[in-house]
Amino acid sequence: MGTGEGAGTPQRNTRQRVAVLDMLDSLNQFTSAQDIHGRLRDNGSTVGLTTVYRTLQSLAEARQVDVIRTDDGEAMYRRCTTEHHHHLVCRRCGRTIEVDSPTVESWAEEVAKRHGFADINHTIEIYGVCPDCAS
Amino acid sequence: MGTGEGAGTPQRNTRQRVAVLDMLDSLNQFTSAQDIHGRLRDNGSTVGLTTVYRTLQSLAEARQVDVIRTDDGEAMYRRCTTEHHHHLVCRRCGRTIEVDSPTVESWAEEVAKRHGFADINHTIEIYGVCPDCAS
DNA sequence: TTTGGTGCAAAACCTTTGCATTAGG
DNA sequence: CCTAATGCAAAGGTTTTGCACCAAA
Repeated sequence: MGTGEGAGTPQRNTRQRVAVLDMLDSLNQFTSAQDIHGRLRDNGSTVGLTTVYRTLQSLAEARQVDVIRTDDGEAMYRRCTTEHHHHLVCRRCGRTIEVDSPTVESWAEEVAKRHGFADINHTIEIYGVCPDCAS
Repeated sequence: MGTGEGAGTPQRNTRQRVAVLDMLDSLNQFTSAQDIHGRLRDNGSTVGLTTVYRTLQSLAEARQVDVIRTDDGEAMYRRCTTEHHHHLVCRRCGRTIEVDSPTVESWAEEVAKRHGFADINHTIEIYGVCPDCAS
């Protein structure tokens, strides 16, 4: 640890960075870089696709957004709380609920330790169809 | 259901299909299509990259291989048992151990149901550094 | 001013598709 | 034979990189 996250990355408050962050906040669900780029364009605040990618990347490194991959390999980003958690994602509309459970956390650690694995880390995603989409 | 999987897909026993399956069996860890293609070439049993992709795809549909995505979006395939399970993967060497726990299974279902989600499905991957790589 | 940020165009990737050819059953 | 499977080349998609320009601090 102590790799210098936080102080190690001076961020300039550019119009583009703010726009991407605002968009992430207003969306509150997993969204692709391309989609964010398109929405920004529609909103009139044009940001280069390259910049969207670079911004999301730096946010991911700073742990300010979560990243998951769709089945076809597209990266999806979503603003999140900094603490550790997992997701319950609607397969239809993309609505996302953050979930967590101490039980599962300790299970993961226990399994890894039992097999002698170190430096553990895990991802859990639950997919389903949310009430709104089911009706 | 009755979407016709199983009887719906006549498979011919081609040299290429057998080669890919054998390679998957001998590897027993998550491997990319490109990697499999390269290894086959080294082994002298040349199989077109396209064919490797198509074979892996059909195997995935038939649930005979598991598929996960690396952080950079590459698909990784691995032969697996047909029953439901999850993975403990070594971040360094790719060694994989199948794990599962009724506790976690029911936790996932319970969480989803509590939020009214239907048609549930989940993925869990635990990453770490295995004993061999740690030393 | 100084240096990181931006954005275009082009490259790099993995993956899929079109189509003529081959070979399994 | 008949039709699925193969493989090349080309296209498709997302993501990255090179480089000149711009604008925060």
